[in-house]
Amino acid sequence: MSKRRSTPLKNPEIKGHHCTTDVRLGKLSMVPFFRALSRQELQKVEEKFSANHFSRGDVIYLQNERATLLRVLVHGKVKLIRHTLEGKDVLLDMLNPGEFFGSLRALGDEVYTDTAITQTDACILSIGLGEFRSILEENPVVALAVLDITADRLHSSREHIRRLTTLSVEKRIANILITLCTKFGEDSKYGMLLQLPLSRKDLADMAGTSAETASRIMSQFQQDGIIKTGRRWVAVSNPALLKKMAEE
Amino acid sequence: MSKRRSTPLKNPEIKGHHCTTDVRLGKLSMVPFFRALSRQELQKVEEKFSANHFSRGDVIYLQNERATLLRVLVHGKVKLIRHTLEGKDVLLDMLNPGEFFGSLRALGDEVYTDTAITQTDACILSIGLGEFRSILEENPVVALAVLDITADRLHSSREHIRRLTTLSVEKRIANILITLCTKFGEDSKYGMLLQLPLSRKDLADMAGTSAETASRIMSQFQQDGIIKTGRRWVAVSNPALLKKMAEE
DNA sequence: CGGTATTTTGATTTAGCTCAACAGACGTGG
DNA sequence: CCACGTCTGTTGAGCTAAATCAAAATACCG
Repeated sequence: MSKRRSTPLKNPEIKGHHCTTDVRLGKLSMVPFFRALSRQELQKVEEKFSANHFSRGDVIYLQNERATLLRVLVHGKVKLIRHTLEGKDVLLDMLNPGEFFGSLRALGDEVYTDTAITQTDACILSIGLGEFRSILEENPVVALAVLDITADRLHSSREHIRRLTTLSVEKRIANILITLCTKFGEDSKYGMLLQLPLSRKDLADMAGTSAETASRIMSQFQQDGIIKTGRRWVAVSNPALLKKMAEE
Repeated sequence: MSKRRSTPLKNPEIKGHHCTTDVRLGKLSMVPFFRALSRQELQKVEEKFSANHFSRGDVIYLQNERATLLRVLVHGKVKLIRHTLEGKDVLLDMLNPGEFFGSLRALGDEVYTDTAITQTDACILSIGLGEFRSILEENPVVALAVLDITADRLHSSREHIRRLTTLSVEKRIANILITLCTKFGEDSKYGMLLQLPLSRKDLADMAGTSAETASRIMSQFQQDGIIKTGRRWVAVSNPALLKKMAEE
């Protein structure tokens, strides 16, 4: 019935793009918690970061690996997951450019508590934990900004716990779509398109359900005219209806 | 069979105790993130806090109330919960003396994202959010300590999410008991006694299950000789076996 | 065009919820 | 100190949401 076509997402490839180091470093000024820094201060900070390019699906670091770096996403999307022994992954967060991840502690005996994998090709800046800590010590405003972000993440995480323990899978998925929409939504002919490759498995790992159940619910949502979806992409065509589905 | 007796917990009442303001403020020096301050600095900080006493079961603040204060628990136990419309509460954290709670943001338009209720009688210090923020700005070391605590809480919260989505209720409860044991455990004739009044409902709200299911599992654990438990108290008599139960 | 990864759909099973009734523990007031 | 009322915990029975198992269908990739 529907015309066969490729994903409507922006091409996640940035081959050849390979932003120059200068460009990548320049991006630091866009990072929320460095906004408060003067041009001079920013300059000094920039020198301490180094830049790397990753292809889609690359593992940036692994859970339980010794934690040495703090990273800042400059381009692309990254997902944070936590594994279990039986291969039942849990997807903890999806990151946009400007967000930091990795570790914050600089004690030296820390390990990463999750695994970071690129969801698209990506450019990432990194800095040693000790150096980052020095920056925070010397710039209380930056430290407070990082604290605010961390506190926000804690609240989101706790809200997620609340939903996991009190809502049906259907409502959980509706809520997740709404959250993703505010973070990754972009106007398109299909409605608010989530600018992010998203498989049923990813969605299931976020909602704490099986890929099959996620698929069934997404099919239902599509039938109800709430969303348009294809292979690894989703668009919300009727946000109002979705909001109603998510209600408790 | 078993002799009828009262809870083996320390008397949670502190009537008459009502620690003097001096005593309560003195406790600030015990708070992890103020450790780094000099006596002088601590003096200035102390003046900005005010002390209050609460009885068991008192609500310290309510979810969605305008957030104005940051609190530090000095004496007693406090639980943080998040409500749902249908009265199905979620228990997010249990606090020991020395821990902070409330809000961190000082934007003025913030509300509390959870409800704080005393689990025993309690002494609590509080400080205006703006004032606390000033302290953090002036003492980067304190700010970093608060950041570390917040980051730790985020990690615990995410680990909890992992368990909720991958483990059976039985294993979740076993894990929760282990965690509570390291935080509230105290040697006693019953084994490691959790120094904290804890009902089946509390446990259920932590594990994301029903009070009935929590009860069934606790009964089983007791039969297996893993724990001793009574009305609103629990002791772990066989930690090794409990650890085995919690394994994934 | 063939191969692989992803998604869909159906059938069966089950962990845990809900409802319901009871029993034991606490504490309070006489 | 005892009797009573109220919380808290226990136990049983049936029900349901969602997991699991199993194929088939579809989309994308080179």
